[in-house]
Amino acid sequence: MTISLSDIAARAGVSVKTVSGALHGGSARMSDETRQRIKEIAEELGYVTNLAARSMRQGWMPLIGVVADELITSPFATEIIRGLDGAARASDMAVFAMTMSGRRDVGSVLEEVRRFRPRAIAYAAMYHKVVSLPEEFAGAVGVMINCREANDRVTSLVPDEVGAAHEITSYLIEAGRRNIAFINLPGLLAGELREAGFRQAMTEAGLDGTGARVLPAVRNAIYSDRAHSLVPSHVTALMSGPVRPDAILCGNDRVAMEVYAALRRVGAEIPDDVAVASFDNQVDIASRLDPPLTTMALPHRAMGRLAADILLAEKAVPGEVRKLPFQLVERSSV
Amino acid sequence: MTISLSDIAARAGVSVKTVSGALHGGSARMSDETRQRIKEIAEELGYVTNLAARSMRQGWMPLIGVVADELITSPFATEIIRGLDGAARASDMAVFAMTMSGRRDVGSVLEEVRRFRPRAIAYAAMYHKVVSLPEEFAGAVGVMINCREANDRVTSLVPDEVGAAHEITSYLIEAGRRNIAFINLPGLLAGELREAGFRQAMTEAGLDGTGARVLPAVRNAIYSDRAHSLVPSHVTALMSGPVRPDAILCGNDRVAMEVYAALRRVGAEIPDDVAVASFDNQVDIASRLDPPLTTMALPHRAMGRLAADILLAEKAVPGEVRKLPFQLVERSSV
DNA sequence: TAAAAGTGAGTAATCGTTAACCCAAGGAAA
DNA sequence: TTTCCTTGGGTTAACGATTACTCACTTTTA
Repeated sequence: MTISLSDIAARAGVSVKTVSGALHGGSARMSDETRQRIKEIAEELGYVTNLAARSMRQGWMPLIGVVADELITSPFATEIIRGLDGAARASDMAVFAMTMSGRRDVGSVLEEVRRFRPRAIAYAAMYHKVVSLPEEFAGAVGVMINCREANDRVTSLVPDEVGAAHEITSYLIEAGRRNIAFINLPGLLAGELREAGFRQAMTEAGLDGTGARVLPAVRNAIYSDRAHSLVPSHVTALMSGPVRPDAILCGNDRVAMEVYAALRRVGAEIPDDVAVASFDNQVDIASRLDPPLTTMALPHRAMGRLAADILLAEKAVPGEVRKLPFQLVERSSV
Repeated sequence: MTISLSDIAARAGVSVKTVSGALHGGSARMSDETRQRIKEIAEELGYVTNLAARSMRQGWMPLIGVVADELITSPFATEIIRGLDGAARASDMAVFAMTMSGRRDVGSVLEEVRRFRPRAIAYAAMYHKVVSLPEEFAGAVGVMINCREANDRVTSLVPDEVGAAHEITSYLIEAGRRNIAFINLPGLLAGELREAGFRQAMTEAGLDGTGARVLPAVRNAIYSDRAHSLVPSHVTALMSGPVRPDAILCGNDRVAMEVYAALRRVGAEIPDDVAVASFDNQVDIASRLDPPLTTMALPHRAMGRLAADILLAEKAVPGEVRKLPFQLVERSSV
């Protein structure tokens, strides 16, 4: 039922290869008139290229396969995909994502993706982590996005957590804040690195006394529900303690959201009494808080874009780890 | 470089067709021993089926193509995809999504998807709306998700906005609330329908006096930034007016977030003074507000699942419009 | 004891596209 | 005039998996 090149060839009275050359081969030798006539017939018949057939010769489909490690719920995930998609489209490629929902292992998802013969494959994590890829699959994956391969067998793109924490902390310090508390997310790689950046910036500014405190937002590394949140009690304790903070840095925007509520409860004004800053830039939240939240935006889009560039240029260097900078989004909470 | 059936055939000393039958054709006649031996060799060689090659005979790739009308930013979009994916996977199909980012028209995106020869195509909208599909493409699309086709040429799956508004309003009334204000999103189909459901429930309860008010959250149909929000002033006016509401129904969770802040500003307690309820169940926001927000969850997952079922069973009825129920998520804001 | 039925597997055609090769006609250079 | 190159286009063979058809051999049935 679908139209093929031979249908067009029959109608135009030429061979199939001439049609193929006219429609796809930019440099195929033929008269402009022939080419034009063929194009018109193709249009008229509603011809749509069959990429599966083309891929038989080419050896691959014009696809970038993406294996996503978890259920894609956050808007971050879609930012990665958008970055990939934008760069891929420039090379007439499409992005084909598959998540390892449930108990499925990397191997089976990878095979599922490979059945479609994508040109290249990326592995994307939903939050910054270290991933151990089984030996036999390390070769199939070209780039790790938002994660590092445990044995450095694959090129990895990760956010520069240390740098971001350093930058936002310095920003608070430059704004005149001295007693900065950091309510961090415990048990996460991002949290550890951000703590390092925070401490480094505080030390450099000579502020590593009692004013610099790092507190966990939750007890047990899982930040699922506000039921287990330690944020309200931390804020209450901080504000009634001997050294009241003049700034609170938050592990992410959702923590910041709770900090806002807790500060309001104790009657503190943002940013006059306490400045609040955070990480992520989850736009729905950050721009809609009152006052709007100053936060470090994760470079998800940039990671996606760079991943596509690397994959399509085939210039991946196994083991290389590239750290991409966050972007400071200044609103009015500082 | 990649392994094909003939490589396995050569190694096993049988024909290609025998290998094909052993690996894929469940009912092909051959001895169990031969079948087992072939499977082992395939495993050993790391054989991965080439779906493009198979599709040459089958006529289609095991894909459900999805044309998404806008940039996929909301978590809602991924819920639709997850619904589709779950149902598709049961039939060994994958979901292939493509967004019409930027100025590209439906036709070109549709063609881009069709080049991959998907088994079926769905069109998904990011918010409930009416979409006019050009005549020549109406036949290519099997199901409209979260939108209606203007000329009813395609099966459409949409959320039951009227029913949801009726349900949440009745829920507030049953909770003893009488003066319910509705801060709605203007200029949206969802808003119009929800207003109808709201008014209907209020009328049925005999509460259509001055207590029932519908106010717009923003002036001009675009709800992008809190800068243009009318919510704070509405809440202030409501709370200082002659008929103070004992409940505020919000157009969505982000509006509710602003209502929370505004209520706190005027010293009103939730839910003691004013109950707050909303639509969407944007989990990050709704579960993390203080107190957690009672809201009507959109049936995105269900729409995705049903879409896949309809497409794969080929039981789409052009023009049929199916309304799917929201789900009431009870938290503690009522 | 044939003939029929069943079993296990091979042959070859096919899907739509591309690419390596071939060919004929006409013009330019020797 | 002969040779060579360019132009415009045709032939044919892949690519990998599936499937209708065939065939040889064995087992059952009349």
